[in-house]
Amino acid sequence: MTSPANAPQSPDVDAPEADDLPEQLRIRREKRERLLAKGVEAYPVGVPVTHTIAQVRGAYGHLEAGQETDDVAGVAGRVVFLRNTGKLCFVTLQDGEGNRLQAMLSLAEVGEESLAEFKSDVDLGDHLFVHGRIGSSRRGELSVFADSWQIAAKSLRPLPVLHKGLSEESRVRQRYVDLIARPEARDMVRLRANVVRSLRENFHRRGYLEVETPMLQTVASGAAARPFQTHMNAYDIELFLRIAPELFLKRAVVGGVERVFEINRNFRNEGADSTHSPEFAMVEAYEAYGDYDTMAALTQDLVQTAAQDALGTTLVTLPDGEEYDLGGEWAQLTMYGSLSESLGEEITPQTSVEHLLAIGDRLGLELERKAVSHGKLVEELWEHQVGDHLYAPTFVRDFPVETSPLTRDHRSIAGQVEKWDLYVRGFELGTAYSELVDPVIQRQRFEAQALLAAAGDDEAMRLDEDFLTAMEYAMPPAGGMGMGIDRLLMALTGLGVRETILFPLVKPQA
RNA sequence: GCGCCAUUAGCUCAAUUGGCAGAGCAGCUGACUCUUAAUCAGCGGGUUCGGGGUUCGAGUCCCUGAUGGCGCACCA
Repeated sequence: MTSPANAPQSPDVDAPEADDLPEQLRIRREKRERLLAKGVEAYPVGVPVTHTIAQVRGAYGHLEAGQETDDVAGVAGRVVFLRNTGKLCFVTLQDGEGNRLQAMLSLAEVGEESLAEFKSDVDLGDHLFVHGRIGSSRRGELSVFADSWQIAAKSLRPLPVLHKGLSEESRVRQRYVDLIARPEARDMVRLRANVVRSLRENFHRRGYLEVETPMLQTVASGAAARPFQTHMNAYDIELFLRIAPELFLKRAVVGGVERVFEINRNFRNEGADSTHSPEFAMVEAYEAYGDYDTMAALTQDLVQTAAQDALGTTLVTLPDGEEYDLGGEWAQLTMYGSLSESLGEEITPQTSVEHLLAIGDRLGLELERKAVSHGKLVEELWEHQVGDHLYAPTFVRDFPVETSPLTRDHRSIAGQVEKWDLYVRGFELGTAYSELVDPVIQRQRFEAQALLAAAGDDEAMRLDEDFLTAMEYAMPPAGGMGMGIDRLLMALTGLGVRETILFPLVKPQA
């Protein structure tokens, strides 16, 4: 037997046949063998569950201490606590949402042999089925008074300590264990699902259609980023994982899908840190006859409704106890205006590269010297002076033209484009444009990017000839927006990206 | 990519100046019919991240590699 080449790296040394296994793993494997030898299934095809743990809690939670019923239930869950007082055993079962229910196994009800087997065969972490009457213990704990029990699935590995956190690394490498052990991990899965559902439903209410555009592309364009590269055997061609869905969604708008959105992943072959993941989920949306103001109103509503739907409030409480509000009308400022104000001198699209470099030097910034442009310098200065400090949700409007090749020129200010970035808690949550739809100017913008690429900028946007052909059939005026799903979760919880992603990419250990 | 810090039992973590590698939980054996992180008695469990070096002696010091965290750089 060979294992698949892409099998995840095991967390420790553990070829199942090895006899130098850690004690606890060896013992659990022996218990499984013992069960099978007795003719007991360690992994039965099913167990006769009649109630979920939540159903029992809901229907019998009112019972007073010592009160018993004649109602009978079969429940199953993962064993998270075991207490043995001799002729009476207590076991706490946990379901996937973290709901818990106690079962009591007494000598009087299950008999000597069954109780002894329970003590020797059942471990923390096993899935266990118990059947019996429902009642409350003398101490008032809702319980199943078992008349029979059965292992539903034997765990071969011990659970981590449930009262302390897992190390940050274990959480990410073994999320399945994290989900068993940490309520916060379970909450994040549900929070994320609720946020995504809220976004979808909001778009559907507005008459948007959801589409899926290619992940594998012959040209990865639509953003300034380095792509992952791969190879397709059948056609013997190089392919790229997409860095943005933008150019395909615009093709859809050209074809008449006039309100369109996509929630899907992008892949960028760049650094990873607490705000960047190489694969990240994003929503992009385009609305014909809208502009960047339309998209600002849309985005504010998407975020505020998602917060209401998923958290029940727009008031976000961070892990450190700090609170901030996503509600109300969000602040707006302009990039040039706010930068000018912070520097105490007027910066305009006409400000020279040399002067911007001088300002950077004066501020002690290490600015990139090769392939510099007015636009890049303005954005860099702005991020340092303003962006990093924006905490409350803020739209930053009107960007330099060089760094925004897919955005139309500002309707009244020369050298600027109609684009905003949404900043929350110091990072960029989303962006939107009044879309550039003039195919001739679009081609010129791509050609300017090609010159940057030739000058050594390996993130310059690639020219997509088929996209330009589509644009030549005329795309209606439109607004477009994009927002990071992971980043939205970060804004709602104050956690890092890797905590918002169920199974983030982790480097193999060996 | 650069710098700093970390990596020790299944899990979470200690270990003084370089001097016999420890605790809690978990595990094993036993006791206990109302516990709830049960309790009590006893017992096991280690490639101290890998490789090299210094030293009579290395978890500890030096070099090197791996992984993680943080900062910087890069990155919408």
